Amino acid sequence: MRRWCGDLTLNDVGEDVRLLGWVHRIRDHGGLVFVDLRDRSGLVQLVVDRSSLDASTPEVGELKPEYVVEVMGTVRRRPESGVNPKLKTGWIEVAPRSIRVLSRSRPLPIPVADPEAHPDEALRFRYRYLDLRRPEVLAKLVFRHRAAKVIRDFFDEEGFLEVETPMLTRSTPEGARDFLVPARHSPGCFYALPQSPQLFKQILMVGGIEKYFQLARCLRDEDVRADRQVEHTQIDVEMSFATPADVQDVMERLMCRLFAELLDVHLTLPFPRITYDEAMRRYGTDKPDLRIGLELLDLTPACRDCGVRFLEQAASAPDTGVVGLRLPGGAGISRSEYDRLEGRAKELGARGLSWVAWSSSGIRSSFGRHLREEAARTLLGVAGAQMGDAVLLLAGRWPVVRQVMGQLRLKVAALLDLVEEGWRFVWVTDFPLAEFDEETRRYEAMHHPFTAPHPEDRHLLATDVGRVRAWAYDLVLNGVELGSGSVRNHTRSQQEEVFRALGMSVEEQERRFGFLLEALEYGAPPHAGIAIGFDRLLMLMTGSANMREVMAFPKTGTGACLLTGAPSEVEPEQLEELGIRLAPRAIRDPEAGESHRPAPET
RNA sequence: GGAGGCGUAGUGUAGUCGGUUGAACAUACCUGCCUGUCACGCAGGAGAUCGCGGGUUCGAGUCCCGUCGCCUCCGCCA
Repeated sequence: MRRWCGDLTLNDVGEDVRLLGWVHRIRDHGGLVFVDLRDRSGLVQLVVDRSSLDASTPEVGELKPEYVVEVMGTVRRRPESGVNPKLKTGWIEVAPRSIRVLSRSRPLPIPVADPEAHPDEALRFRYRYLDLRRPEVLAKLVFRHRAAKVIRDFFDEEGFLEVETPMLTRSTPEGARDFLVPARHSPGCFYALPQSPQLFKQILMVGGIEKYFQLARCLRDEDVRADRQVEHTQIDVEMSFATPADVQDVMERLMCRLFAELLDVHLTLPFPRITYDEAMRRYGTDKPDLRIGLELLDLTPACRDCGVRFLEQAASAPDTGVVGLRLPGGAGISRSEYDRLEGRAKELGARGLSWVAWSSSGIRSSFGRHLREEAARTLLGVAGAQMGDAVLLLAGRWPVVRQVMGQLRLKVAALLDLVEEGWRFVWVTDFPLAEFDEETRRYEAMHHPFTAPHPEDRHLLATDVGRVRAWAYDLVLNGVELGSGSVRNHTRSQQEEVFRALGMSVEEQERRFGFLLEALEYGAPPHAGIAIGFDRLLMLMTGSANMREVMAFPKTGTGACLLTGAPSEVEPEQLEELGIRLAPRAIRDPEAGESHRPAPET
């Protein structure tokens, strides 16, 4: 019977055990050799007395790191002086009777046994199987598994059905770019990989499933970020006859359960709610980080007669203003730090960044003499600043200055160490249904076009879609958008109304979503749902700086898999079969570099 | 599509206002020694076309141009 290395304890002393695992580290003292043996459960120390090892077993000196071995031996108590309290199994050791090598290993391209090592991420991708052996990497996959188990148990207990939806589906050109898959039986036609199972889960509601969930793979051909991958997993949920409060209640209890079981953290329910408008006004973002106490200030009235021309101008024009942010202890911020903040502000679309600081040596500011002393005092007073504080100011068009200051709020909070510990969930509600896209010069759905309008605003759909609130809600944790959901249009007429308000012609509606509109004519129940980014949630729960850390096989910023070399060119015969000919610009120059393909064996 | 950072033995880094350095250090690797180590220790050894291509120069890891890869950010992400 095989035993796990990491599970052996003093209770096993005297037991004869069979261990299977990898050679983690070897400490060869000549006559006595210590070998740390590792399996999924952890480490145990083998002690080999060269003089007493069975003659039929290979010389222990043959062992190298990452060899796979079978060990038969006896568990024994370590001598008092040999106890290692840093190790879970530090009170015992195994005296092998035999060690059999099951598999050898070449010298390692990246270290496995060094917890301090931080090999280049490209190498970690390429040798992911070695990277996965590192206990800290494995621990995140174990965490992920346990989270998935809690989620499935929870939804099962709540009466939900897990239903799988297709990976080969229909392209819906708005929203994210689709990954396309050529269809052999229909030359010139393509499937799309799902950006989300949105339409299928609504169809499931029409199909009478009533309560659906899925750990759904979603694929979007967009550029990656630290918290975004081309492939990700969503906790996808849809409920018939449900109000937003019903959906929120279920998700709150799920979060509660996950945090309790995995982190022993006990969340307070219900989570606070904030409207989109209020979030934008107070935090300059639709995903406020409530761990930060600072809020944006409207300094427009205080700037009307301050002596600084551009502030006065911004304060008097109709759609511009001055937004401020008090920085507790900000008087100590260096000029170069302000320059960095201003650089960030400009990158985000602001014209510049101003500041007023009040220290024991007086008031100084980025305005020099232009800002009258009295006006400076007024500004500091309105902002509620104390001596030692500073105030940031941004002047310009309203939505822009709020959003930029919202980003600066995050920057300075990190800089001044003003981010409190904890898990601050918040529901953001009453999003606009549509927003004006400057590029296409028309309104587009902010969430997706199946979202129902807020019942109080439905009458505005035809006349003023920009003012219609969506019946939608986002779940935000510590400033990260975990997911969003909404009540859906469940009648054909209401869905058509929304499509029309978004400028979609009847022909287009019919062509792209005819099957949905038709389904809504056959007794579609009212329904609402939500989708939570599973990887993002795990990233936060495990304190990972990057989503790749919680995925077994993540992709690079260009969507490449460095392990397998995907994407790759294909055989001409494959293209021929699909009726596809490459455009000249798509034909790779063999000289141009084989960059992300694994190099041949040397 | 744009901005920035990084790329030097297997790995992680130093060297980067051009030259007296023979490209250094740690670790891993190889050889030897060692019976209580646990990031074992000690002694010795081998290992680098300084990402790739071009250019400037008497001379380039170092400067310039291009290119590839990874990371972060902007755009993008219904």
